[in-house]
Amino acid sequence: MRLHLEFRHLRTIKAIHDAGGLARAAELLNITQSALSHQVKGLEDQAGVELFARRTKPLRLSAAGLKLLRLAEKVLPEVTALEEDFDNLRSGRSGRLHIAIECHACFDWLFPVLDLFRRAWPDVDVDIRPGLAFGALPALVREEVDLVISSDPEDLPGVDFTPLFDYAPVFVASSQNPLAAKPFVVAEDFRDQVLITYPVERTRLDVFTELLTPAKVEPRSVRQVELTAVILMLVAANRGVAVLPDWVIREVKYRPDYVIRPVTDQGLTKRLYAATRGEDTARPFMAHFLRLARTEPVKLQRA
Amino acid sequence: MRLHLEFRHLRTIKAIHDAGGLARAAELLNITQSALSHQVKGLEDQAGVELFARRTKPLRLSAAGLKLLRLAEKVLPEVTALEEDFDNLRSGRSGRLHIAIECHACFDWLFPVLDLFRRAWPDVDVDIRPGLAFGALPALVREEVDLVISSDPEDLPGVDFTPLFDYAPVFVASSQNPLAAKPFVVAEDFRDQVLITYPVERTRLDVFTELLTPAKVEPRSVRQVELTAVILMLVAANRGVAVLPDWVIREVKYRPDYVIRPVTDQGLTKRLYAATRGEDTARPFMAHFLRLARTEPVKLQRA
DNA sequence: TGGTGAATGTGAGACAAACTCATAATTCTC
DNA sequence: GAGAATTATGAGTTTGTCTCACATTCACCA
Repeated sequence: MRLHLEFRHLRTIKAIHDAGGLARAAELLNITQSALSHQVKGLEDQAGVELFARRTKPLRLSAAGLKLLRLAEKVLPEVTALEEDFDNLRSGRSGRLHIAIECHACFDWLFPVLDLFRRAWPDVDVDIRPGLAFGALPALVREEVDLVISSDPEDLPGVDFTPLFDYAPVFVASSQNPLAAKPFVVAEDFRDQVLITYPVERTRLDVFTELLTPAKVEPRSVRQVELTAVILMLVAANRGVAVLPDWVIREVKYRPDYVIRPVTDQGLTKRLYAATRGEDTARPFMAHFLRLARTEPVKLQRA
Repeated sequence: MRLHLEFRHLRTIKAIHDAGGLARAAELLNITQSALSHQVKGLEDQAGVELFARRTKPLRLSAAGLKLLRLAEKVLPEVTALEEDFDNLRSGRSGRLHIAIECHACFDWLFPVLDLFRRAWPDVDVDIRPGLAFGALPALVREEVDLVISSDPEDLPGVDFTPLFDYAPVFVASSQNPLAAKPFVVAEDFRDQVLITYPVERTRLDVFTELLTPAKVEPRSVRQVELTAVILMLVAANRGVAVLPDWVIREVKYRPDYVIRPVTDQGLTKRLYAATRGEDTARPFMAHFLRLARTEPVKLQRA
């Protein structure tokens, strides 16, 4: 016969041990002493080992019973912890905020925002999930992530796109670069340049989607670099030019090695969105995060 | 509503995750898909949080569900381990052998015996429990220990006393001591002596129970020393005399500093017993231990 | 976009497990 | 050894879980 252990049994074992007897344990558990007796008997039948010292009158655990007790004392607190966890979830104190970012440069403003957020919601499980930047929205629907930063809102049922803030992709070059003389740059200007970008596909780079691809212009070469700081270093050394969101540039805006120019005479403007599942959008911690992500990057940019 | 979690639910969660869907999970668990659906519904009602991503068709775990899964993957193996443990208990491979010793000097032969035993029964939980030497037999009945070494068999229901071996409490003194001249010692001889004993009550010391108390003789003084080696050292230095079981003396029997004399002209003979609960006595590992404890000390003594 | 098949949800009834009540059988204590 | 306390047992009721049959929903593909 197979042991069919249940939490009830663990609670029983613990109660009998704590109460030091079956009758008292029954009170603890709010059931009759008879029920406990039956239960204990059934459990022993299934376990096939004596769980109690039956010789003594106030029922005591045997060696095997003590093993069960040890299991109970390890496992039951974990269940209680989980219940509290669920309570927090229900009350909105806790939750999961796993973020997928499609825009590679978003780390720059996202970290400060998350810092603020975690201070306000210490029980929310915050994480940034790189690597699924490609299928981020399906992952959102499948509940693998809870928020996607994107600049391309789609009309997906059950998914809300909340506008965060506008930004301008701007041209950055060394002050030594000939293009530094121009008031703004256009697609043709890139034909002779080494373009430095993040190592992601072109469809996710503003400089291609908004400028080069429509104009069918190919830069002299494209060099992929992971870190913003390194890109700027290379640009300063006039090893290439880049187009970066304006918020990235704020720290270096007044350094003489760089020049910053609008892209096209109008300049480009793009809007970032946060995609969330409809049922999550209004949850307190999510609303708070959205508010922070709408306001804080703007403040940072002005600082 | 209170969360009424059961192992069944943990198994369900794990199966749904492993099988990647409710229907397949039902097969794993050998119940109908309908039953699983009901079960999952009930669980979610009680938990008060969404455990599954219901938007997608092959049912998937939500963030909260993943927490349950983590609990399941932590807890279920422990239950399996316990079941194996019980299997071993049933089959007699494992068990508990916690030994209480009433005779303080028994360590000397017990350790070698336990060494042999543990090699034969690696899964048996062996321990020596000092400190409850006083109420050892009640502790045996209460299943706090499983074997008691004693030289005083009592007629307790449910408790077997298995004879182990006979020993002789012998008198040990420095060869400088005047008593070394006598062929044997009697109670009166102790009146002028410093008696060195183990630090236990007199009712558990052969020299008192068998000799001094009946004769109403009080030694000049009694000094209590923990370790056999120290007792012998003090005896060798003629700081006192002692009465020890003969097996203790074997290592020093032929050293010229000591003399060993019988107690009374007849010599004393005592018998050691192992007390076990009746239902344990015949269990294979217990029988093996009893056999070892009957034969090995004798071999040691002769060595 | 509408149809088709796969997957999940629902309701009623069957069944088993667990509980209660009443009472018997122990064992403890004095 | 009597009385009190504790545990065991049996019958009957309740509760919960499962199955069966079918409704519903969703995903996928033409």
